[in-house]
Amino acid sequence: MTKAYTFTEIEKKWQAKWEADGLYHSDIDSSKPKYYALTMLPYPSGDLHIGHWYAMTPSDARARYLRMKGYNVLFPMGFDAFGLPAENAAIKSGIHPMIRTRDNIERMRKQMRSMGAMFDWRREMVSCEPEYYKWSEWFFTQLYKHGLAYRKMSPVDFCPNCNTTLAREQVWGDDRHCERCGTPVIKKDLDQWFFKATKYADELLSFDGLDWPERVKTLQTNWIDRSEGASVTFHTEAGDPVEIFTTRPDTLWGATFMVFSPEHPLVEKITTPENKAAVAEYKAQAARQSDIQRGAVDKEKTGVFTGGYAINPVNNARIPIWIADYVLMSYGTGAIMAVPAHDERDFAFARKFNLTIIPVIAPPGGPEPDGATMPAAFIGDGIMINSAQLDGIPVNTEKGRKNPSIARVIDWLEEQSIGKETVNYRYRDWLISRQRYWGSPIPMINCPIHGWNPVPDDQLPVTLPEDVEWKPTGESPLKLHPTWSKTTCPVCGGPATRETDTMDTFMCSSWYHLRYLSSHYAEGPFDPTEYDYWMPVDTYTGGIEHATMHLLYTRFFHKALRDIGIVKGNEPMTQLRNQGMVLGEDNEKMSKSRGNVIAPDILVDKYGSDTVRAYLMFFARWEMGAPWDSKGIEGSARWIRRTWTLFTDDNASGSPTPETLRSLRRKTHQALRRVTRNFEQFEFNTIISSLMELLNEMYKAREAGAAGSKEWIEAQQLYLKMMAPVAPHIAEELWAEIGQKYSIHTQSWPAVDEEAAKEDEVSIAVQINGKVRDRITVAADASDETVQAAALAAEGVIRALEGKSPRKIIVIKGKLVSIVV
RNA sequence: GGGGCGAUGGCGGAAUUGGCAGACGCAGCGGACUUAAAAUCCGCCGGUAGAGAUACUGUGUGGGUUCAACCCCCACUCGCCCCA
Repeated sequence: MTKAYTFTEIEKKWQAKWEADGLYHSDIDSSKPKYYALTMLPYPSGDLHIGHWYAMTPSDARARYLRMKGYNVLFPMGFDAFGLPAENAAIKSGIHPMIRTRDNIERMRKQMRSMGAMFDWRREMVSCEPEYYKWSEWFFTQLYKHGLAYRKMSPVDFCPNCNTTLAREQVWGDDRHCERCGTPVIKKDLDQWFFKATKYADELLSFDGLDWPERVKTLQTNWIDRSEGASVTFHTEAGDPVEIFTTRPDTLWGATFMVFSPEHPLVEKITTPENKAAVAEYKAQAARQSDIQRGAVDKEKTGVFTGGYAINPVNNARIPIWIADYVLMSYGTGAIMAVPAHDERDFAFARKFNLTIIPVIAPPGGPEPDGATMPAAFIGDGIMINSAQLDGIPVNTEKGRKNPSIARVIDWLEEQSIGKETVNYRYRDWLISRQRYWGSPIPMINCPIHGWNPVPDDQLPVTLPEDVEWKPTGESPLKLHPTWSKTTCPVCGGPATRETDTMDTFMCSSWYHLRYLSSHYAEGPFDPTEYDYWMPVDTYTGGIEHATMHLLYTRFFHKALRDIGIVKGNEPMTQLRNQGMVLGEDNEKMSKSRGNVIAPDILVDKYGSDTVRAYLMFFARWEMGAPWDSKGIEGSARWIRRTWTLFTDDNASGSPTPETLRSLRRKTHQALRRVTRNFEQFEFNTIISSLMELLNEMYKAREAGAAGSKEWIEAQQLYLKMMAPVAPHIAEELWAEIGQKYSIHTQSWPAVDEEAAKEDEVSIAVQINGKVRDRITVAADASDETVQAAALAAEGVIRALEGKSPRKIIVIKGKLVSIVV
């Protein structure tokens, strides 16, 4: 009789035993090769989402596989616990975010335990706990001491109604309104802390030695956006220098006007009295738009004349200065030279406002374009014209010095001391300051005499005060706290004030992989012995949405720490893989408002964790994701149940033929070969397919009387070992059921017996002119001559040849014979 | 506009990367068991024609390379993502 498959009981039993035995503890063991498998940590929203399961359980299965392979595997888990949602909830409820966050974490820990993952919970880190953020603060002071953190005035989004700055993600909609009150936000200049990420721009463009998806590398490369060109100094009529960056210095003679960003510091000075009102109005309107909206090429061009003029340094031409929102203060220098004849946006602007257009490149052999009549900017190969002594130099579409005209002009600019060769990046320094409570305090002290100084190491961490008041306006409780910011200057001991801004939460996630190494270590952020053994992260898994944020921040951070001397190696994570997304059954992104959310807890109750894990690995290509199918999971449930039945049902006995046993063994080792490869290559869906196939074969073999044979016993053992990483609980239960010693999870991964996996005979298709006309069965090791002879003797081939003689015969071993007539 | 990724049955997806397209599963259809249903088991399941063996056709579209193309090359259409 079949025993009932009581999955809830079985899963709880093994989870408790594994926990009690410390089965998944990872400790340094120099006798084994190490493997640091890391999956992105969740934000403690209080409820584990199916997306978390989708990200974590295949990563867990692979970590388990690697463990069986003989690696000493570290697979930790923690919580990225600072951030806006908790603070906003606190403002609404009045409950302190620490209380709520700890509750949420406790709940999510329980949910995660139901996954049966091999997380080593002793190594858990929680970013909002002082024992963690002490080191976030310490890192900040280290960066500051090494010149990699600095303070600068910078424009930020500001809500005039709530009277506070907003994080980028708090600004919603095309009209850029405040998330909470709906008021349109404005830009405001504030003193902010930055990390010098741009120092590493070039190094971050190199992915040498990294096994990362091309997609992520491309996203990061585009984000950094390196461009080669020249910086050139223009002057206003009043003599103020204005530096501009251009990728096309060879068009300098065609600069017929300048455009400043509305935020450019010289705008006030150059604006003539009669233009004051228009300029002020335009500035206010531009401040409300996002940089992306402002920069769009196809957008209708707007702008106003300031009344001021500049002198073009190459030909002393007097050119008007405009302001327009398509010039961004955050890119380059916030001012551009406009060459309407050879730049689309400048051309559109010049036509709209009737500005002079002077062509300085002519198409090869063709007529010189006429500035008054040309229909569009000319962008292409040609020769320089209207450029004084540089006329006639060939121009092509190459960038930087590869273009002869650009190379020549850069040399000339440097000779004349007008400009110099420059590389510009779109990548900006990392703005760390957040005017928020629920984040790691920035450990800096401002003294009226000694300015800014870091909090001394022995006074870290600067902890968040607990007695705070939640203002509905969202103003930082740190700023409003009566005493918290009052302190003494570390230099002179006189009265001083603390920085009341906190750090961007991406700071916490830039180094959490280091804290896992020794999450309660008190002498430093991590134990160097653990670092030397475990780092770098061998495989990092998570969503693609972090490509230009977290994944770039953490690379920068690692390089900064390397230069400070805290870590070794150039990169934190050697291999990266991204999973896709589980969509709702309606093929839309899951969300509460759409009502299409799939709750993993309910699935675990209904099917058990093993089935949920198996289905998540099976139902889509992992890197793609797919819509959820509540019928589809029945298939995985059936597979798990059929496995249970086969292993617990009274075994039928009989007298199997040698071929049945030979075939069972072959199928078993073929499955093992495939499953092994699939684990290596993150092909989780086909792991399950192969196991389903093998199970079907085992059912047939049992029918044919194979049960009880040594081939059968081997098949059972290998099947369970292959299943163990996917469905750890049932595999453990059945391992005991077939009389094997606890635990299946400490077994080593079996080796493929290639001899057993070999086919004796193969079926080969015979094609004539590309069409299959017959198939022949030959010995797997048959010579090409034998195969060819058999093919030509096949009935279907003789019929199709109709006596014609083959012109060419191609034999592909074990696959097919192709006959051409 | 630039860049990236993708398109295979009703659906999710296989195809050892140039060698028999559609493995495995879902859904569907037919059957067994059952008083009945569920569960379970067996069979069929890209399209067209045929009772059937079979034939032709078929991997978004059009072309190319090759004995052979889902796979490589060129052009295009659509979808998603990133940057403008």
